[in-house]
Amino acid sequence: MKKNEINKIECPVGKALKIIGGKWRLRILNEIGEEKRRFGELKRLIPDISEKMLIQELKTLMEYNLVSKKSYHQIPPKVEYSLTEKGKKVFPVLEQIVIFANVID
Amino acid sequence: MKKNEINKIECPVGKALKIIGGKWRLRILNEIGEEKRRFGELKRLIPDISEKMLIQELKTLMEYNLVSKKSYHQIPPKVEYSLTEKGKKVFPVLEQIVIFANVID
DNA sequence: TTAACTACTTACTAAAAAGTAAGAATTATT
DNA sequence: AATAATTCTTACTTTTTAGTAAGTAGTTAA
Repeated sequence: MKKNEINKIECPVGKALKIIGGKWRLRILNEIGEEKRRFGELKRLIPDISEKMLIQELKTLMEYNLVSKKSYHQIPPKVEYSLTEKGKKVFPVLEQIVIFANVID
Repeated sequence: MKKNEINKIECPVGKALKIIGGKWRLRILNEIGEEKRRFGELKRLIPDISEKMLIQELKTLMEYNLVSKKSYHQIPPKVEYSLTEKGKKVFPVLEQIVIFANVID
């Protein structure tokens, strides 16, 4: 079996979940949305996340190139997170998830 | 704060993830799709899941009323799992996840 | 009488994910 | 000289999730 066939073993759902699965990633992507969000702002928007998880997940999302970061070299520091073009591709997923959430009860 | 406002605290994304989040649920729902699936069939379709997890997650999905089960009282036993009407409401989510999976790399 | 079939169950262990709490960095302000 | 501001980091613990491996049930076929 060739290396570039290995990707095809796994179903697309499994593949996507490796990237946007887990407790926090979709929520973070959702809160960033079309905006530029500061770290502290995201913390407020997702009150139940710990700082550790927020920064850890942001880091991972940046590795996947779904999120980008701009640091202003000020004291106290200021950073802005936003979605990359690739990151914006989750919008339709989020849209459907929100619809699903409203349809269940 | 009134009790029926409590639901509104959490964002819809978080709410949906409680139901369809985790490593296996969307994959199971995806493999059932429009079909009637036997336990052993699902096991084959999702080769990396353990029997324990498969049955545990099926049980949970049934509690959420996304999946229903029909047992034929035969020996050896035969059961069929299928999506309820409510369960079929995840299709648009799955659809977008599959699109997302194909767009990333 | 033994094995095979299918859908589970259970006890136990291991791994992954998440939480907590403290602290570092750096400059302005009091 | 102490405090506040903001974005992180680190060590440690707890909780949650998942995996393993063995076993159960009840017929049928070898």
